[in-house]
Amino acid sequence: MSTSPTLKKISEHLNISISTVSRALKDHPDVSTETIKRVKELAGLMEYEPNGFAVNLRKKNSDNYAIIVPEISGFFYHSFIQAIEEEARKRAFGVMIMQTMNDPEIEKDNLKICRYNHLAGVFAAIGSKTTDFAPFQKTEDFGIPIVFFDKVPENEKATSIQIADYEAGGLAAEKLDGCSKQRVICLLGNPLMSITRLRRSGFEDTWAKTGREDPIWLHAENEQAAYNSVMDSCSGKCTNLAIFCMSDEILCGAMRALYELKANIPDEVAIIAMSNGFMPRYFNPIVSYIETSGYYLGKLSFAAMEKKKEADAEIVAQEMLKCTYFEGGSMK
Amino acid sequence: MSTSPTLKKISEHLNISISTVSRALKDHPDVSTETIKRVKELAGLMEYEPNGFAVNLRKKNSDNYAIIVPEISGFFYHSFIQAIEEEARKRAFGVMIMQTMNDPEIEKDNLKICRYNHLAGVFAAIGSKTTDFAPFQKTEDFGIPIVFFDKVPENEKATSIQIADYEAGGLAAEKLDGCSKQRVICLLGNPLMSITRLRRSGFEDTWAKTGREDPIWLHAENEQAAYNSVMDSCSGKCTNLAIFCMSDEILCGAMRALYELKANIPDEVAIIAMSNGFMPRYFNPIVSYIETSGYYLGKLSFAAMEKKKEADAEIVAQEMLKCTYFEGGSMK
DNA sequence: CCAACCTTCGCAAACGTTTGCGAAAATATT
DNA sequence: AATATTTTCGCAAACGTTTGCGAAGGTTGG
Repeated sequence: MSTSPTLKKISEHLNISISTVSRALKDHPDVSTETIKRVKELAGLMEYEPNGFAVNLRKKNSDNYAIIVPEISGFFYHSFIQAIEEEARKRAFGVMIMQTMNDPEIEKDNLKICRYNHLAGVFAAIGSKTTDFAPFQKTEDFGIPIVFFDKVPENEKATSIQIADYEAGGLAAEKLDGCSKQRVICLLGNPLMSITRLRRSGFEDTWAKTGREDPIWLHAENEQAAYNSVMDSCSGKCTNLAIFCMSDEILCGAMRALYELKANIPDEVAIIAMSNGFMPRYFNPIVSYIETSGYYLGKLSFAAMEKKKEADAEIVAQEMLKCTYFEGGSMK
Repeated sequence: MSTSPTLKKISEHLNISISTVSRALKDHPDVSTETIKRVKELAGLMEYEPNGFAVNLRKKNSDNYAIIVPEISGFFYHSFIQAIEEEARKRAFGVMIMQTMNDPEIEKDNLKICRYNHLAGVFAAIGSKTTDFAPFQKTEDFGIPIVFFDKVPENEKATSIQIADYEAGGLAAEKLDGCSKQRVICLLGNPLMSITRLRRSGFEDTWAKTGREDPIWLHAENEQAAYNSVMDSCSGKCTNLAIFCMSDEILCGAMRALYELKANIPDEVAIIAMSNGFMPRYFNPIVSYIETSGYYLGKLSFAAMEKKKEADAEIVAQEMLKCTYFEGGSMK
């Protein structure tokens, strides 16, 4: 059933060859305008649509990109996905989303699916437990360009687009120094990830210039851990305190704790985050944040992908995306 | 470059035919265990991976599903996507995500991409402006099964999985009646959507039994509109009031307004929402909600999809997903 | 009028896989 | 030892498309 029209069927109806039909549909100069008209007419009537499998098999690549992220439900990736999806749609490309749950095995499987489908390219944010980059390398060797974003491999020559994490950390330090609170807590993510280390060292270097006492460094793997951290370290004295949360996830955990502790924001507790700006608006007061736009990161990544594809030479671009500060009502 | 190994290359190395290689790799009984061993060994060595295009062209269908939603950044769809993605991964299927931005044209284009790639099936939540279902019908005629979820077409015979909206509306009315506030505002979405009408009529029918005065009905297309609605209708008297928000989006707008109005929740203003439970936790106090689990909806939808695929007869299943109430701290 | 050209089209191979069918070789049955 | 059966494999077609090449037929120029 569902015997969809093919070039062959059109050609039989018109008593011409398959090749002519194929060419007519793409306005090839070798076929007469008269024939083109007839072919297109019938094709329209029959609602002909090309078979992607056959086209791709012939051309050896498909019109779909993949985005591989640790978790789709993370706070950051929507806007990134949205940006890619927008650009892809303009070019009639599809987008496959895959999540790895930070499991290197799943990551590997997903890359295999990418190869199986000869995707046009892969945008990848690596998982926190990924140490072996062979599957990525294999995929690139296979002919599928990869653009790493956000969570990018270190010490690897690869095209990567990321937030200017070091500078963003410095910006956070600057803003925290400018606020009136004495005690400062920095709540970071997994210390093994480059994103964490960069933000931290950016913060440290700027903070050092203030000559002030070192902040308290805490690490939290996820939202719940952030919640626990804040509950532990703030339960006694929830005053004269400033907290820096390096991600939305951590911010959310921290805010839940602060709500529960009935902290007085911003009079007694100041809070600043790094975020794409979605969550901060839903806290009261709105949390001030350093914007890390996933959307813009997506646009940049897409551009890098296209550049990489057209220059089939192995270009390795590493771009950094500057951040800006948004003043909510949580800093004083 | 990237001349990946094929059945042909393996066959040449081993001086056997392509067909034998193909069969050996799938343990076909027609080929001797000895040959199987040799083939598999070499295939492993050469890191052979089948070419999806060729396989699919032959089998006339691919191993990828599509999910089409109005907006990926909506509050509800993550968990749905996650559920589908999980199930798909177990079967080594890929998932394509597409958003329509509520634009019927984009919806149409996306369905075309689905056909082009002969996807294994489509999960679709229709846009609010969609009136013509021909593109969907065309896709199903093409041989691609469609399971509608959440936002499903009315008066259409189609497989659809949705929240038991009518009952959920009734549950909201029940809870609101049980709280102490006098004035009641119901903040709904687009009145043209079935989801809105069902939730409303469920609410109305239950509310009628209480004999209480009718609530105030307001409609908001998006978060900002919800914010405006609440600002308008509550700015004067923010007391003795209960608000029902039929979605996360609306809840978020309403809460921003209530924060700004410094409403006293739950003492003076009670609030209840319908949500998958993600956002309510980030408000203070935690908002009580009727759970509409996208995750579970996804699992159900996937099951429906598989059932539909194996029974190639045209089965039309319409399932309803019951909702439960979660007590936060916003009702009193 | 013959050569040179252009226009218009078809043949056939190729992309990589799957599979029905038949053939050869090996084994079993009488 | 001849026949019947099984095991093991290859041939070839098919999926639908694209494209190099060549072949008609028509037109132009000398």
